[in-house]
Amino acid sequence: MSRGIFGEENELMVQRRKNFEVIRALGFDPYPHKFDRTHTIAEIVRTYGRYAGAKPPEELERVNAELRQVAVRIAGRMMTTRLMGRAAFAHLSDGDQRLQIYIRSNEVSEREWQLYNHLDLGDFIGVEGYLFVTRTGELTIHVQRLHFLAKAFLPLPEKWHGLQDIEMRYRQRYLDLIANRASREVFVRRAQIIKEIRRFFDERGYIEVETPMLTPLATGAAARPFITHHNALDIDLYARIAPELYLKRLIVGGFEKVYELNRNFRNEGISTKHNPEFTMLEFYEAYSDYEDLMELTEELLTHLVRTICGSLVIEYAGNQIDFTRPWRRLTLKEAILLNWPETMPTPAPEDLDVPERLSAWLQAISGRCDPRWSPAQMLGKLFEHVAEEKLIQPTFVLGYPTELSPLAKQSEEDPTIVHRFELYIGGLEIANAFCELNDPAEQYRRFEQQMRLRERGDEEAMVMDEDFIRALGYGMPPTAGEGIGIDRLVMLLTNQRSIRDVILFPHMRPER
RNA sequence: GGGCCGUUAGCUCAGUCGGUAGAGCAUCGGGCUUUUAACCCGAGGGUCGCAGGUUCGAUUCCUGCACGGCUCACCA
Repeated sequence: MSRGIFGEENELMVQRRKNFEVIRALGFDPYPHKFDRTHTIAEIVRTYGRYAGAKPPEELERVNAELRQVAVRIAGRMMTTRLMGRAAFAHLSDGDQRLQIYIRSNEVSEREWQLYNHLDLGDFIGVEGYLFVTRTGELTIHVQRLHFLAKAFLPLPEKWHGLQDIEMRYRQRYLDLIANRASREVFVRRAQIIKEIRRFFDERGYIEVETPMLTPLATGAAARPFITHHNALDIDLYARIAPELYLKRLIVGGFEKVYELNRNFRNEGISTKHNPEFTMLEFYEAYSDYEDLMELTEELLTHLVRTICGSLVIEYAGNQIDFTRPWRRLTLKEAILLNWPETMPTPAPEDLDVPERLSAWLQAISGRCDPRWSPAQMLGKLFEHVAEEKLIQPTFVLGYPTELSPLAKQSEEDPTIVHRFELYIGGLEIANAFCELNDPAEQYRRFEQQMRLRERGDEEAMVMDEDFIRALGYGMPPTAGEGIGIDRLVMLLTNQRSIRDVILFPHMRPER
């Protein structure tokens, strides 16, 4: 072993470097600038894949007479090779699909044959030749010219088992993508989901906007922010925790339907459901209420599930989830009572209004109850511990306490609760929506109440945003708004248990 | 941050009731012009995560640390 630019070099790497020098000595440009292709490998598979399949000799002869006319020039990474003396088979990958090539020493130049013999798995090559189907029925390119395109100095993961090491899959996602097709498919599907979401809102007259990621105040959600510093202005800035208050300013400004699909940042724990930066869809619609958003959410998600998964029933974490509308609606209290632990007697509904009982249950169920928590906070915690993970089928949860919803409009009948819902699917919180509070005086009082919580030590309580109050002062029409956690939605639609499996480069502690 | 579990060849994994380790793929040499986890013959490759401790002897037992996974707490 010796030190090199890749760290410790083992014999495999030394051998690859030797091969590279041989290829260079053969006169091949070690790093050519471009390679013109007639097809991608995926295009060849799509166009000519129907010729594949084992056939009787005379039919094979006929098919190959036809295919021989198809001259192709393709490129890819060499994934496997089977050298048999003076001929060889290999598989090339364009990332999406694989295609076999067949090369014979007497049908290429000696220099090209030498090149082939000094290639390593992982190298990029280009080939020119014609199509044929082998005796075993595999569509293959019969190579006439071979080109060297780029070197893989480091050995690839094993061809059969792929890359299993979870840490390496996250840290070196490029290796995961090369070795594990399933991983690639998750991210292709993620891109489809995001594209469909944009199409869905664009078609309904929404406009997509971009609001600041670096903000002077971290508002719009209850979370701790990342702090940075702007040198020229000499001010601290916060990575946004939510775009909410900016989007409502745009409603004030006369954009009646807006959405933003982008990253939020929260300086909190990492788990299978949390990444410090995560993708959030937020959308706001003037003159609508949260009932309309429940309709819209059902429409959006059933459209996505049908388009992406091909069925309204999908499997997630061992459960069948049925998206057939309409979805169940429960109040927060109903959700708690319906999912009450079997080991404890179910309380009467009015018991959930008794603070002493709430704290006793919370202590018993979660093992922790902070005396500073208000009854509303305790109710929220109780829901999280008792009900959340059991809400497998799509469920709208309603009846949230006003105190837990400082930006939402109160119910006309009961000002202690707000017109808000959260959507739970597969035990995951997917969406949060409400009628937007547009009374500046009430909003001011809510901010004041949040600041009192903050003074009591609640670091996640919201801060006062005076410009937002001023914006509301110019008048905001009745509006409903919603946020949807895209990473979790992608988890659901790709059947992944960990948010890290749907984020290309999840955050990790640095290697040492 | 707490608890539990993991870290052995480039990769995927065995294994050692404490006596310094094996397989498959990959690599190297030889054979092979329709193979496909190609095949046949031969070979090399490891400070068993790091640092201490116990021991005649530690990859194995103990402690600490690092990184990761699950989980609890915080949160979406």
